[in-house]
Amino acid sequence: MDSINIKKLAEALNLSTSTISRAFRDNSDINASTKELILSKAKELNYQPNHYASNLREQKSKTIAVIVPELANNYFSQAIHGIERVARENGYHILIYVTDDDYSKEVNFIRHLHNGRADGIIMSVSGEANDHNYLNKFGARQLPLVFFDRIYEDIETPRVVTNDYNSSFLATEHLIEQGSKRIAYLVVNKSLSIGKTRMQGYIDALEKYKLPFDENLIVDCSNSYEENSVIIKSALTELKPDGVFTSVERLAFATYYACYDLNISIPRDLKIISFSSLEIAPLLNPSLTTITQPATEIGTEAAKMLFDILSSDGDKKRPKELVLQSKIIMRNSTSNSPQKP
Amino acid sequence: MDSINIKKLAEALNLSTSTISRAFRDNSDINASTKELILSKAKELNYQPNHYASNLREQKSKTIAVIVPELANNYFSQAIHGIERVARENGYHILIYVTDDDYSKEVNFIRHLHNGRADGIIMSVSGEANDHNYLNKFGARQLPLVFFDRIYEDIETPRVVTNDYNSSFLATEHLIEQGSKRIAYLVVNKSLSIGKTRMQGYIDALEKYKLPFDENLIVDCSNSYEENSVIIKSALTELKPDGVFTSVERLAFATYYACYDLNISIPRDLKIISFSSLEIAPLLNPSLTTITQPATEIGTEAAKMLFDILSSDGDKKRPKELVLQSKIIMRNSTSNSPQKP
DNA sequence: TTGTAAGCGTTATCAA
DNA sequence: TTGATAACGCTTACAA
Repeated sequence: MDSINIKKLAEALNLSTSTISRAFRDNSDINASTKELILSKAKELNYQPNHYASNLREQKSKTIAVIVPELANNYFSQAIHGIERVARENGYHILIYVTDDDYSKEVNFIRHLHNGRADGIIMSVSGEANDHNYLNKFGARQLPLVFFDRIYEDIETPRVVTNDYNSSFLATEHLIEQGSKRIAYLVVNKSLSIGKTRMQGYIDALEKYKLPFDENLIVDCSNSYEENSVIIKSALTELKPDGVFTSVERLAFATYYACYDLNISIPRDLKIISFSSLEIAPLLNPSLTTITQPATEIGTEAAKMLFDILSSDGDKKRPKELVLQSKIIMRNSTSNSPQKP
Repeated sequence: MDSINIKKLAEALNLSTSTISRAFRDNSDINASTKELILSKAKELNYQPNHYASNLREQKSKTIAVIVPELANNYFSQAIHGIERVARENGYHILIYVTDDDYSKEVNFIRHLHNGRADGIIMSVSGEANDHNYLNKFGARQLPLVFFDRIYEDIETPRVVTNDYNSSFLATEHLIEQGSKRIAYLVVNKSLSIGKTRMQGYIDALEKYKLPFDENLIVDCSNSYEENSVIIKSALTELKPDGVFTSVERLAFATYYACYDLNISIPRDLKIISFSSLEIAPLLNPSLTTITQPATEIGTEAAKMLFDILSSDGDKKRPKELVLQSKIIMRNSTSNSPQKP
């Protein structure tokens, strides 16, 4: 291997390796002109301090890991974008891991990350009703962890969430005000905290308006597009809801497709509202009423929270919770007098 | 730091560090029962070989870097998803870098990555008419690089692209066949190879049908949503095109919004076709005719190509080019007799 | 202000 | 089959 390293650079300049090293660090004492000389020569030879050697020596990686259930979801790509920006501003890099909503992958990622590869983790969990106590089992090597959006409630760690209960309540209320009486709630994972919280808002809103709660109207969907198509179509034909509230955007899309196929008119026969960060919700046919989460901001705040912990030397590691507000944006999919755009 | 390392594990088991190390590597000779003993104790103590120490020793990082212009684009999130899967199958991790179409960030990322942090790079370039010779300037430390989709033609490196010229030609032809006579071409970066290739298909199709080429109908857009809104509205009102071909999906969305505002009816007054990997193109109002690139597959293939290079020990580093086929999917935005869904 | 040298946690070589 | 040891490239006391 004929690549450049600190020794060769030192030889080329007739200096010691420590002096070279100092030129690349901000704190150390070094003659300004020597530093300049070194940096220019370094640039010429394309020298960069080896990341792994530095990290081994310093015992930190300047890297954070981001674990998300999926990538093909506007919410997560926006959140990652926010995280990436904050990370870069702090001189950190980000590793991305996608669990595809598979719990075992999540466990593996987390376990693996405890080998020093990352200084901290930002995660939206993949859930299922599994044992997530594994997160507590890393003893002294415990990595700072920040949850965002999808969390495990029994794990005490800082988190950034949105006011899901309230949003769900308002969303359901909105459907009721628009005249819906049989409102189906479509969810991917009932047992996941986010599913439960959102569902409770739905249930309480029904109660407020004295609408009967029908267990069957809670439709548990899957992660497969094809399966969902079948599930939703049969729900629409058999249960005959006049309103649908979906907990993730892809279920709203699936419902649109199902309605197209079944010749159900939105919003006349069926009103739809969904959690979604889709920027082109106004362009759908009909435009989709959404509960829009501040996705980028959630990412930004989660990253800031992690950097807070990292810079406090593990001192005040008290769990913090930040709750951001989602917005309901009413559009034609829940309107009684839809406007042409 | 009281964290576990190979030495402590060795002490705990009354073995040498070399034996421990061997238990974690596949090649070395080691007694099966010793190995088992070590691995179980390791699990108990949550020991994992330190990634940075291994990498320093082995001179490789088992990490690849992915550089993309943006994340809030279905094409790139799908491509990354493909890359991530292949990487994981190969035991590699991925670092994500977003340039926001900023050339200087791209240069910085690449320069930085030459510190051993990654074993290879997969990149879709951010372009602009800049000097990209910097990519050749890393001498012995040159990292394997694979381009996908947006490339620099003058850099000789393996690449995965789609048949953009042909797709553009067919897209333009399709608009013409549907009756468009004044077709605007909306592009973000004329000078980028992908912009040029796609534009040439447009120009040649016009020629085939003896339609006049009007320079003004090439509309150079920006990366700002607000700016584009202004640019597109003035283009629509002043140039009065009856067809629009957009080179990236967000320009199609911007055109939809502009048409809504200006009361231009799609497809009656204006037909639209766009490059896009949007899975819900059929749900738009009207459903959007797209040239759909096999995004996930492009990512998968780019990753495979990189791993080919990595496993061949830099031997046969001859530039390869893989061309995948996009599909034109006709929908209502270019139809003369739009169907209700 | 600069140089010397030890050590970060691992793995490969060699010897036992 | 296992153990001792040097080396990977860097940073930081400490010495000069």
